[in-house]
Amino acid sequence: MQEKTLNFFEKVYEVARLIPDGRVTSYGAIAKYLGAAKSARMVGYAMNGSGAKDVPAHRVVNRKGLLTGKFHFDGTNLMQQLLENEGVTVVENQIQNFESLFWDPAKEL
DNA sequence: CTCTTGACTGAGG
DNA sequence: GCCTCAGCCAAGA
Repeated sequence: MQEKTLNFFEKVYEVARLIPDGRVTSYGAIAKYLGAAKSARMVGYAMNGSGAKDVPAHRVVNRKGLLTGKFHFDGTNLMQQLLENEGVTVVENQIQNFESLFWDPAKEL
């Protein structure tokens, strides 16, 4: 198992793909699971390349359940549409019932 | 090498 | 609950 092969970014993509449908998580949760709780920003930064990956970045939001990165998809309500398509209710870029839909990799995995 | 810019978070007021 | 500040780390200029 090549540790170096899997960069921090790659690990972020891996965890993001493990997010179940209709569930969401936060950047900090992923970062913490990777052992870099202080690098939550890097998780979001890593998502910059998520467009070229099969990573469901729309399931990753900030700790408030707010769709901070919705503008990075295409600048429209695409991110919200994707979440609603999975059964997640989103209002004003904010996930409803966020605590119930929250999926913590450190606990679920 | 230095400075700026972030899809963030926690603490303090 | 909202606003502001500081810490965090990586990439680009």
